[in-house]
Amino acid sequence: MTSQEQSLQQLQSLGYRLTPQRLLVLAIVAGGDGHMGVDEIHRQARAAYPYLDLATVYRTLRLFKQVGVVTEVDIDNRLHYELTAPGEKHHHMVCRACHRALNLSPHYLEDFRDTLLREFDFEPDIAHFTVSGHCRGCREMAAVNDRDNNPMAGEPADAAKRD
Amino acid sequence: MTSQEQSLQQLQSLGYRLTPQRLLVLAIVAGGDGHMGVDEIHRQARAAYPYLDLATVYRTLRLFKQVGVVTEVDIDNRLHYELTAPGEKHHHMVCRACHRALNLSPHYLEDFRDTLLREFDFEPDIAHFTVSGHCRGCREMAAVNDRDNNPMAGEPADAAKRD
DNA sequence: TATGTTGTCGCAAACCTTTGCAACAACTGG
DNA sequence: CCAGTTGTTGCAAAGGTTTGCGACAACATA
Repeated sequence: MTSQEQSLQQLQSLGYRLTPQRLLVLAIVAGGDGHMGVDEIHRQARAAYPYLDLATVYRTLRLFKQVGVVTEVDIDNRLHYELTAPGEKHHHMVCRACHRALNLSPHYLEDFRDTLLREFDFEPDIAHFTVSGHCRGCREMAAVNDRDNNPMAGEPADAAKRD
Repeated sequence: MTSQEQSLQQLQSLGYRLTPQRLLVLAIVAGGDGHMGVDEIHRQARAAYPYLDLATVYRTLRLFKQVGVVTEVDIDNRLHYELTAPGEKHHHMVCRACHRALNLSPHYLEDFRDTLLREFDFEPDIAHFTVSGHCRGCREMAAVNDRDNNPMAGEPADAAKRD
């Protein structure tokens, strides 16, 4: 049985129901290449089942995330989802300038997690973890074009921008 | 000169302007005890200057965050802000169950930051860093009452909930 | 102080996401 | 296979946050 079928069976064993909507959303996320925006998932879903509501897509993805079927990535303040690949899980580094998401092996977070747990009894929600920052390329390009860190509509023209 | 005055001067030196609205928002955040919700900041601000728009509060806080005057904390999907205390900076651990925010010394993140920088040329946005998870108390109470991880309106009644 | 430049404000509307609710449908037990 | 239970859906509306835009105001310069 495939990992998707396992996921569905797990859903059911938790008391959730298998509905056409959920099957559809799962199939689309599984078919997509990497993290997909909610709107794109919705668009593709509606092609197969026009009545499917956006709210249902959100609810479904949130459920899938909760049971571990998908991984949520916040890219530029929009939610994106990808199938959680069992055995090759990874977290994400999202560049605030170019909005690209890089994968990050869980290995890099284990120490951090252990420390928080040991020192504070705090269990970080590592499973859906995203670090935002600036990737190599955008750091080289320096502060130019970093639209996302500019809170104002118009911005000071001559001032050196930091960040 | 106080650290707030320094902040304001820095704003100005970056080409941003000192407006009554900004002074007001800064004073309120400085006067509050710890992280304040945007609505509360807005409410207090309007007491002094009734015309101040919510959008201006958002814009102002975003600007303050950008120049490092305030620290942003996402608590239960709402933005909160606190004055960035120079010399005693800290990050936050936010419990997804009780929504309390615990402070976290930057020390715990330095290694992580250095690793990402060295291995991936990725500069994480550590300055405004928040880890979500479950605090000691809520972990002891186990899965009961964890309203925030329940994506559905009605939920399976008898099933064991994970997370 | 008068004038120009351009950053900022208030307003309204848009945006993404969540939620209340009544109708509906998936599962259970008979 | 039927009926009951209750999880789920679609819809509409709300919620928090961002943005477009014209009017306005802060700063610089003379």
